[in-house]
Amino acid sequence: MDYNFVEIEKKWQAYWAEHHTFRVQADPSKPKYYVLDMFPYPSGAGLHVGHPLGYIASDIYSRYKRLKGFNVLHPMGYDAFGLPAEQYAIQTGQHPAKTTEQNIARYRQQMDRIGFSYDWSREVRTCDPAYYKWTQWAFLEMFNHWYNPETDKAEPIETLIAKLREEGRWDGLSEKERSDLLMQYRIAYLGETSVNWCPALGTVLANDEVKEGYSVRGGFPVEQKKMKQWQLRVSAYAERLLSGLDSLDWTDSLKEMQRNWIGRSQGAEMVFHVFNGDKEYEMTIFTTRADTIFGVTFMVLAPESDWVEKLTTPEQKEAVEAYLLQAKKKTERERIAETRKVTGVFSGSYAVNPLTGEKVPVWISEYVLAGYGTGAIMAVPAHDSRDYAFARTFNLPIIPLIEGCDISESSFDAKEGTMCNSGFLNGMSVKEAIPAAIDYVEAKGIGRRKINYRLRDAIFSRQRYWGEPFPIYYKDGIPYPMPQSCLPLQLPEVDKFLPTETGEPPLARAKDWTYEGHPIETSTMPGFAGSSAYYLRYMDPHNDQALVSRDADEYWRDVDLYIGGTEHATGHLIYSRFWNKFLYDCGYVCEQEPFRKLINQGMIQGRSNFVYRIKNTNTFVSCGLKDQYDTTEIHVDVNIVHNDRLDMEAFRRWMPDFATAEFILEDGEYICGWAIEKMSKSMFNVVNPDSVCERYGADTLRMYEMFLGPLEQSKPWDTQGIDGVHRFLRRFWKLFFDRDVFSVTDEKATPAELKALHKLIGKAQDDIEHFSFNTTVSAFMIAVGELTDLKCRKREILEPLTIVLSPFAPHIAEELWQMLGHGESISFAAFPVYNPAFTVEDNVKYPVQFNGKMRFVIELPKSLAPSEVEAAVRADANTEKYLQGAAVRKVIVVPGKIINIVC
RNA sequence: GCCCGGAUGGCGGAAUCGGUAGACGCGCUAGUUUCAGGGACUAGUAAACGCAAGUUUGUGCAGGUUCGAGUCCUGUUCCGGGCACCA
Repeated sequence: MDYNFVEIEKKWQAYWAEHHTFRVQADPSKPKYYVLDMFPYPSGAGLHVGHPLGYIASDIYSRYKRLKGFNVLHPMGYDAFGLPAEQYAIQTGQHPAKTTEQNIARYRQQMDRIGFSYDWSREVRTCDPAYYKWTQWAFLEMFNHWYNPETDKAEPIETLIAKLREEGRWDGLSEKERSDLLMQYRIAYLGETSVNWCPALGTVLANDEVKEGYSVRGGFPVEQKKMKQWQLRVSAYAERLLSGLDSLDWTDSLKEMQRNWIGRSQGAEMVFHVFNGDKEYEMTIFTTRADTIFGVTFMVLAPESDWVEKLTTPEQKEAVEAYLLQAKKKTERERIAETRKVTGVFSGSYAVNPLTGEKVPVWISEYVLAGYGTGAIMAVPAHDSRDYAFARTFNLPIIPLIEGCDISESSFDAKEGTMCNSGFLNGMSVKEAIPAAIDYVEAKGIGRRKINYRLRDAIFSRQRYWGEPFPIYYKDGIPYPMPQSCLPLQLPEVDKFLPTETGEPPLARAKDWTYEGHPIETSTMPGFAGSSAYYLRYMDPHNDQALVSRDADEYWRDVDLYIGGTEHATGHLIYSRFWNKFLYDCGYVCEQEPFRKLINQGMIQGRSNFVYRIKNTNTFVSCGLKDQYDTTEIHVDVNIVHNDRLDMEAFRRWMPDFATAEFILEDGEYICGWAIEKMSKSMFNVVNPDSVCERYGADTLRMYEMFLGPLEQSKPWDTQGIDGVHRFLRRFWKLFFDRDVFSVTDEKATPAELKALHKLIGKAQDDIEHFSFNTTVSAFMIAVGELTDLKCRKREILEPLTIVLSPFAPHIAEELWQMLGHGESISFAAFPVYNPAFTVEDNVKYPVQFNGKMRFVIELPKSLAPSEVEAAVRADANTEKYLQGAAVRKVIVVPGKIINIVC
């Protein structure tokens, strides 16, 4: 009987669906385990073999945990709002809901074929009103809360009003003034800031959606623009987002990325008096190098800073305006490209160094950012490379502050050396001087310790159609939250998915987009809104009274294992943690951090194949002979190439141009060239999981993807090895058969058979716990090889073997499990208990060192008592050979398996 | 520029605590099979020398610690990733 994977897989996929095998309920009698995949955005292209890598790993772990007796929550859903569906809708006029629906159906079909153990009854879709009701709800909660720095948590806005009232800052204010005042505190707020504006997409974008001046989606140029937008006060959580990382079981590189993104920087704020003619102001700046204050020779303002207007003198007005204009016109891209170019203009005003009393000029330059610190800096050209470049360009003085530093070519940025030219700081090391300087300015009342973060608030509105509407309406220009009874506020129909003629977002086209006669917000929420709390929704997906019930939350608590790509390091994974911490502050969830352990699966790259066409002919020459001709390299569809050998008939059928192709062969075959490239349609190297399932079966696909290499590593999809894995499954299948007849005996297993089995159980258990799935597959291959050699067809061995294998190859395992006479699914069998007694080696290898030099290794029986070792060493043939007749005076057995021989 | 991570046969990759480097798979070589094959099976396969037993070299490069280093330390080169005027 052959291993008929097509039938087996169809049969068991149907069985699981019909019996709801993987449906899960909260069960306090069992320990819970929550395994989550980052849910996919269902794109039109469908899945390629790279996508399921993480899903397969999480599925193996889920199935393993079930065998270990855990109540496993393993859900899946779709991140269904987003730009591509909308772009497609604009092009074709098709409603994004429709294309999204189609894409989801295709994804589901592809996933089902791989045999995942998801509880599909818990599926969520972010574009489903029953789901986005809770996204909107969370937004309203954020609108109605503020961050209290004293308690260090979010609190209802009422506590703020009470506080303001107490301080006499509330009564007597107009409705508008009150709204504006509260806006400065709300967690979700409407605020004017410089934003990333993408004209091509017609929307603003968050920092993580922009890379090198281009939009991540679509690659369009992005510019800076001051706009009024909804924002989330993520920055309020900066410290907690940073310190929370310590408790997480994430990779160091991922934590490091988040730390960089949060960008904590410890320093001081200092007050400088600035003079524009006879007008005097106090200007606060931020610095991490308070010790260098004696070296300040000028000040610099960001072009967008409010100080620019106050400090521009009438004489300099024209020059400053010209500078601002040309700075404004630059796109973000140009700003980045010209990073090294120094530009700036003198404001005409002067500042006074609070320590030296010296007068220094105030300049304006692009290299100072409005959004960080106070948008103004003190410049110390001797010890900051950017200030140095600026001073050199505009001929400003440079005062060295560290003994013996060389500043003739560049600044001395290192925080080391002994201070000089610095008044009371002279003679101190830099490390002493920094706190000493801050202590001094604090004592003098001209500055204070301050921590700044790079992390900015998240821009939360998008001028697009396909997203969650804001439950906000405007009365007299003041934004008001809609009552909860209005949720979900459903996305309205529009005639076109484009902005209006007046440049308003698409929702402005909707008929009657009002609440009690007042206009409703026309922006929609960004992609990360729906993905920020989806892991909570899976716990209780059908609850229409709450995002998640207290009971469900207290049982499932948090995600124990989260698997997904590293591309979400500074986006989703920050927002989600923020969102969770906010809900935690409000008392809706019981864990501070949502994702306990996180694994980033590597990308699967494509392995492209090439054919070589002799120029101006339709003749193709095999790779090994191509250097003898003048050829053009052409990508060829990897699906008509097997082990780098071209299927020539399929090639002729592939494209009309090649129908008459001729070939120059090597040994009767056409060998293709190859290269590792990104998996993409244009390089014809996309491998679809369906075609692999068709050819080899889902179990082979699953095992092969794991066998390819460590989970976290990026690696190319290389079909060369897949035959080996398939061969292994067939060999495993054959273990159960004697000349085509299923024949498993109840005979007692021999020590050798038990050893092979338990070696596997121990290794597999250990490797799976460490997510080393590639070595687990190797262990399977070794075990099956050994059992084949032993001609073992015993139930005592084969039953546990099948259980251990079942997380990796569930279909074949189910089939054999049934043939072994079990009525129930193997999914909830008990993982066999590892007994190390069976695997003990008979002999131990001892490295032997003699007269101080290690020379050789001898093998002694494990059963040897320590007192017997000496005699055994003396008697060993190797010992005799190396001692060459010298007398052994003493043998010392060192713990840790070292034997010393003294002659 | 700054911060992470990595470098092991022809290839993907093993090596849990510093203890026989190269597991497992691919590929390749030879052979077996009433063998159409992209089938099944057996043996070999780090390199150099050798008929062989064997000997020597060997984990990017240069040093160091150790009886012993792919593994630890110092320096260096290359590759991958992240951040990038963040004061």
